[in-house]
Amino acid sequence: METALPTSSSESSSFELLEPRIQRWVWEAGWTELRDAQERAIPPIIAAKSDVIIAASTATGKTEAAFLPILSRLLTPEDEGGVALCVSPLKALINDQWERLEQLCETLDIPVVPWHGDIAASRKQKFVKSPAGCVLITPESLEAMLYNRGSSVSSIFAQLKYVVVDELHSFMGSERGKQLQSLLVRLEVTLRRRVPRIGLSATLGDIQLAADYLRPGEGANVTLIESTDASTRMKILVKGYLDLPPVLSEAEIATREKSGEELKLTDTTGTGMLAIGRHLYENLRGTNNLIFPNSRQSVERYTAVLRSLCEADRIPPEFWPHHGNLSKELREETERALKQTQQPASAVATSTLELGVDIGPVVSVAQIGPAPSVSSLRQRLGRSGRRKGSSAVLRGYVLEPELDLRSPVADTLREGLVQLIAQIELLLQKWFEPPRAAGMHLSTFIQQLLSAIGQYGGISAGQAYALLCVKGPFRAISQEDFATLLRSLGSQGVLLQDGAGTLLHGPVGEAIANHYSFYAAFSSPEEYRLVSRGRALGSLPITSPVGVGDYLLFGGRRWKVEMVDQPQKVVEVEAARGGRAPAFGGTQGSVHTRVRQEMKTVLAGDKQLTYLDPKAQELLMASRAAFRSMGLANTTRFTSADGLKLFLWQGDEIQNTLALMFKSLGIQAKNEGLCLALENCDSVRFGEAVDKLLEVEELTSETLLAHAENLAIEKWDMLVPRPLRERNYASLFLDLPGTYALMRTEGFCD
DNA sequence: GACCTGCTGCGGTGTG
Repeated sequence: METALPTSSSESSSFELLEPRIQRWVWEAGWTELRDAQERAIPPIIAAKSDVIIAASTATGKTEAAFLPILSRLLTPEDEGGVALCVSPLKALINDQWERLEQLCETLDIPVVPWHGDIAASRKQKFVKSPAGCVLITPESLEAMLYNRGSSVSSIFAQLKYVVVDELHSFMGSERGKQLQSLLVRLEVTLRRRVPRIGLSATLGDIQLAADYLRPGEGANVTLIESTDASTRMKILVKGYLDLPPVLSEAEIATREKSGEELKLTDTTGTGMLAIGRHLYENLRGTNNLIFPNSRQSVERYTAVLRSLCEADRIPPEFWPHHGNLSKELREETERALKQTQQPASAVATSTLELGVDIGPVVSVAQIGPAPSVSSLRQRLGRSGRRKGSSAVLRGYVLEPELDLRSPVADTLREGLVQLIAQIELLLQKWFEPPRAAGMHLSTFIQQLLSAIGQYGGISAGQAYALLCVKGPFRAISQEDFATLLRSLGSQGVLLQDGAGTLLHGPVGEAIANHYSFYAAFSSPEEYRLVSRGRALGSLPITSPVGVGDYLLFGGRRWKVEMVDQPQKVVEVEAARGGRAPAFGGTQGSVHTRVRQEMKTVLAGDKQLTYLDPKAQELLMASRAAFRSMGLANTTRFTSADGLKLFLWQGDEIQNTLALMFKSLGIQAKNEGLCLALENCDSVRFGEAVDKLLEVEELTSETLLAHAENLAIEKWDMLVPRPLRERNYASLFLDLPGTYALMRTEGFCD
């Protein structure tokens, strides 16, 4: 006989798996049920037999989905005194996470320890003396731990039960991500056992890619828990503007500035940009919003425009800047303004506000110009409409150049507008770019080799290869490559080999590894500190020169440079009235093939896009007409005054590769994004070139890049010997197989 | 004309 009576109001079997004290916590927190992701994550995590990925959007209780079962295990008698290590990409996230976990753990007698550069050494020492509970750490601090405490790591983590990777997606595809994979392997090798890995992530386009990242080579065995978003409704508006010049002419501005006049912002700012500023001001003021122009310089410009509109209306500033060169204090000022509820506040920000730092609810998101990628647009839009019943609101703004007879084709085809439309269309189709997983990251390999030598006090070449390239993530490095690298690093003084064949730091390696900057896998540019009356405002890249008397826009305010201390790299400023936003530099991002294909679809089609305003509509109509008159629906080639333009609608990796291939045949080729520009070339020569390229088909990255300079991109690339440096570069920016496949497709030469 | 992240150990001096 079966009884139908439930024994508790909870019908959850997962709930029953939790340790009684955790169950009590759930009750006392007033939860009436477990969320979907929590329900599904508890059994495999409690079992601790496999790795697990939990992919769900923000605010769906991912942290609890992982930590309720983890803490349950740490409370059971056989695992008492156990340790869980949680790796997180940001110090700010560790601090947030620590507060949440403390609430959970304070009654359970499980310590929670934040571990990053701002945490006092005494607190770290305390954990090392009696290791137990949860440690929240950055990859850099974990690196420092392995390097400096090599001999005691196995005892510190003797009771390690779980490794959690928070914001897994933010690590994938980067040198920092490669470093983390290597650290996790080095930890397991030190402990001589496997530790279950739990990955937490925002929803992923291809969750299997994340599984392969979390446990390389064994991704198929990872338990995948994907909680699909309850589809939020979206409201979208895209507005088009012409990029018209400022009220004052350039010459006028120059002469007036020379005479020392402080010019009004509205006189020196383009009138198209001012119109966007005014629309933002009129529609966003009074509520909380996020505005994303695409560069730090534009953040400063738009903040200045929006604040001057506030000033003109005599209302307190409602618009606050946020980017990576602002001091911690100024950024926190913006975060506080967003979080408090007395005054409305909107942030003008770069991708610093894309990740999960807590900023409270936001009504809408404004994107100025095309986003860097669909995935970042998605991340940004996910920041609005979180409240129940509300929609996510996206306002897109596009500033298009005025056309004349000499306008480049990219302007005629309205590249910016069409790219933003393509991104929105793909967003609606729920597609976004996967992370690029093919990078060799030899720079990070050098760091890991030096770190492993420090950790063990020396290591044999065979052990190093097994650790980093067989068990570890540097599997693209063959034994032959490895030998080449070792020889080269030896000849540069980075490595030494003693009589017994043990690898040790050479003098150069010693200097690299014994500086605190060693622990980060990525490099950072040299910068000036920007100071006003002893207060840190932020930093300026050394490539953005300033002189005494210059006016600056920075941190949403206007400044005059009073003093530049070259040796100390300090710039002193005083509040002023005029100002220009400094350039911060940087390199161009790369566009995915799927986005370019969608751009072609948008141009070739005649679909009415209801989210365009009349001006954007008009700009799109004109660009479609230009597309047709150029015959681009049927051909990839267009002959212009300055040569042949190839419209292939491919991503930048393929277009960069093709440009290099044509160059190898003496044709001046340049990837212009929307098209590939071939100088000194006509259709006949183009056809011959493609035939020739297909005939040879032996072009390697080494030959293509043989004469290229500037192949050192990542931190230690300058130590990578030449033939490998070319392959390393190609793994990040080129696609040879993809390019050959494209050239072989039928009609490529038509 | 892109964006972002992070960082130890030790020796010196001062204080209770």
